[in-house]
Amino acid sequence: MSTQTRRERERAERERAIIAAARDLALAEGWDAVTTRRLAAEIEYSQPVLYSHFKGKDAIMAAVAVEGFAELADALATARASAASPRQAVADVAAAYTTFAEQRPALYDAMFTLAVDLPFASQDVPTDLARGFAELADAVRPIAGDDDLEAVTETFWSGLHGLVTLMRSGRLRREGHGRRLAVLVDRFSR
Amino acid sequence: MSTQTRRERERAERERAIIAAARDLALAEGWDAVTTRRLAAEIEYSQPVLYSHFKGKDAIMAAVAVEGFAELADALATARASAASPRQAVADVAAAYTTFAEQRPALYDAMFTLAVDLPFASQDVPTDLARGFAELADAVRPIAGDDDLEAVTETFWSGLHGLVTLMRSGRLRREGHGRRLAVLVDRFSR
DNA sequence: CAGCAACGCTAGCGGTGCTAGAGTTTCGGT
DNA sequence: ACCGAAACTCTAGCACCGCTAGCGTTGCTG
Repeated sequence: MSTQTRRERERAERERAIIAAARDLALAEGWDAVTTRRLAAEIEYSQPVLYSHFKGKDAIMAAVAVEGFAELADALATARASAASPRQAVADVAAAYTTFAEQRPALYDAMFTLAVDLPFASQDVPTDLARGFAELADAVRPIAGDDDLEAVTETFWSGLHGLVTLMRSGRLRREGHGRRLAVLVDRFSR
Repeated sequence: MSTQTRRERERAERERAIIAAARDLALAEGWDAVTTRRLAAEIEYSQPVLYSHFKGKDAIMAAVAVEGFAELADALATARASAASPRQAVADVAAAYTTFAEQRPALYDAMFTLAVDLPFASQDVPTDLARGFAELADAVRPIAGDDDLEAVTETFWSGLHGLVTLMRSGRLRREGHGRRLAVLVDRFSR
């Protein structure tokens, strides 16, 4: 029993190492730099080992994204909790969202622009993803008015996502971000 | 002189054929299916010929995107021109934008999510891209109020872009699109 | 201690974007 | 009319990608 548990533990540690290596490499050099060969070298094992843990590279990216959902949900919860007023909560949550995307671009990509397949149909992803969405919805609720809360939240989220992705890809100049964010919050708050 | 002009003409036609083949292939099977080998086979030349016309695959995608900018600008102009009122113009332009993205996903990807490098620093792209943006700005102007028009337009554009990309990647259910679009337009119009 | 099962390795497959160098065709000057 | 040069397109190949078959070793179990 002890040897088996040890091997299971070692295996779990190695899986964590893979995810950590993928995350670090992506944050440092972008997802293009994350190849199975570099990942294998990083954890000091051969390539096929990766495939005994994950179905493929997409699954590894999905695992990294899962961590990101938890972090984003935490960031949004913190922002909402420390806001002085409901109106301020919307602005703070919005700012926290774009800041998260700006500071962890590779993580944001894995969560929302790449890795389309696996994570959304999985089991534990909806938990943290739904938590983040719920934070957004709670912030939006006071300003939803007569509109359907889910629709307003999704639309507000889309606005944030659009701001983030268009700025990150160079379509929007970075210097106007604050003003655009203020416009978005204001238009949804009035 | 005549032979030289003939060769130049043939060369121009071949360049158009490359762009058309890339566009058709991308629309039919997505950009992943667009490889330099398939492209070369499609135009019935060898691979290296592509590189005598374009710097690389990205440049080919950028050329396809350029065509897209013109089409999008036309679609927005048509929608705005046929609108009964300024308020209706915003809604119609927004609908035209998301419809364009929905019906030509590969084209939209080339324009706004892939091919980050080349097109925006180029010469003729800003023309059609600016034209599309101007259509958006003209539609938004009556509802800009005291806010800076450019900031409002960029933010409204971000909302549309976010709706489109999140829906296309499966993050937003397709059935709620109409309601979300109405929310966006309404929040910006009031 | 023998047999077996689990494990991680080397080697390789088919694919990618891209390029060097050879071979062919066409042009321009004598 | 011919021949050297320039322009052009091809074949072949490079380095890389994600992924996998099959072998060899290791360590557990009866």
